[in-house]
Amino acid sequence: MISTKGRYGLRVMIDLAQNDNGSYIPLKDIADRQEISKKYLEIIVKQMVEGGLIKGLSGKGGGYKLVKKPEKYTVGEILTLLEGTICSVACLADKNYDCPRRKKCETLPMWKEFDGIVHDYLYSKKLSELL
Amino acid sequence: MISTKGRYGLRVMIDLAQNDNGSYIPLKDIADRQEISKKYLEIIVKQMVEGGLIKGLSGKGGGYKLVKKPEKYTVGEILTLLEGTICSVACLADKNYDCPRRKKCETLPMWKEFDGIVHDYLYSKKLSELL
DNA sequence: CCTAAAACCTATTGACACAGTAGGAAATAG
DNA sequence: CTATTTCCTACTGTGTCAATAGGTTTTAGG
Repeated sequence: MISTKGRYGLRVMIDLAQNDNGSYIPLKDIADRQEISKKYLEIIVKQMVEGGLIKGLSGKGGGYKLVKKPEKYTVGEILTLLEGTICSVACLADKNYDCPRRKKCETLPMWKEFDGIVHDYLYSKKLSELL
Repeated sequence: MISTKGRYGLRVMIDLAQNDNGSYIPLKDIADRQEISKKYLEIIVKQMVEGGLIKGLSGKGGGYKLVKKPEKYTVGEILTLLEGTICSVACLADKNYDCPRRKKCETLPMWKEFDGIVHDYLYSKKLSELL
C-alpha cells in the first residue's frame, strides 16, 4: 500500500509541473492548493531534494522547482524514492536478502511476475501523463 | 506490500492442495514443512476457516482441508481475506470513504487504473497454477 | 472410559512505521 | 535590514505487524 508520503509527493510533483513559470514555487502555495499540512510536506520535499528529483532555493523568492521536464519523470522513480522500495513482498524488497526457501518456494515465481507487472506500469507512466 | 499473513496463508493453501489425500491435515505438519511457527499459523488459519476458505476438524485425526478444488481458488480471494483489502492507496481501500478532492484529484484516475491491473492479475491467478 | 492429539480461544508484547507537530536556524532577495 | 523561505533536529501519539503464551474444548482410537 502506497503511503501518504508517496501520494503527497507525487501530488507535489504534479503541482510543480502545473504551476511552473520558470521561477521557484514556495511550499506554502503548494500546501494551500493541495490542502496538505505544509509542515508535513517539508519532510517529504526534503527527501525529494536529497534524491535529486527537485531543487530548492532558500530565502525570499525561493521555493522548489523541477530539475527535468515532466515527461522525463516516471511515477515509479518518484514513488521509489519516497517509499523506499516498491515491492509486493519482503522477499524481493531487499536484494541482498537470501531466503533459505528460495529454491523450493512455490510462491516466489508468482511474486516476481507480479512485481514485474507493477514495475512495468509505474515506470512507464510519466509525470506528464498526470497533468 | 503483502504481509506475512497473506504470504503464509497462501503457502498454507498450497500445502493443503499438495498434500491432499482426502483426510484432514494437521497444522503441525504444515508448520514443519513450511518452516513457520505453528502458533502463528493458528491465527492465520483461523481467519481462513472463518472466511470459508478451508475447514477444520478438532480432535485426533483432525486438521484442515480445502473446501474447493485448487483451480476454484484465486490468489486474489485468498489475499483479500487475509490482508483485509488489496488496494494500492487508502483512497480506494474504503469504498465508503468520500474524499473531498475526489473530483479534482489528478492522481485518482491513475490509482484506479493501477488497482485494476493489480486486481486483474491476482484474481485471474488460480491456486492450482502454483502447484 | 481414558488418553493423546488436534483445533480452538483469549490475551499480551516488543518493535517499528506512519502521520504528523513543534520550534528554531540559516539563507536570500529586495 | 527585514521579510520570506528553505533547512534542520527532535518529539509524539496511534496503530499494525509478527509473534508468543497458556489454556480449553473436541474427537478418534484403544
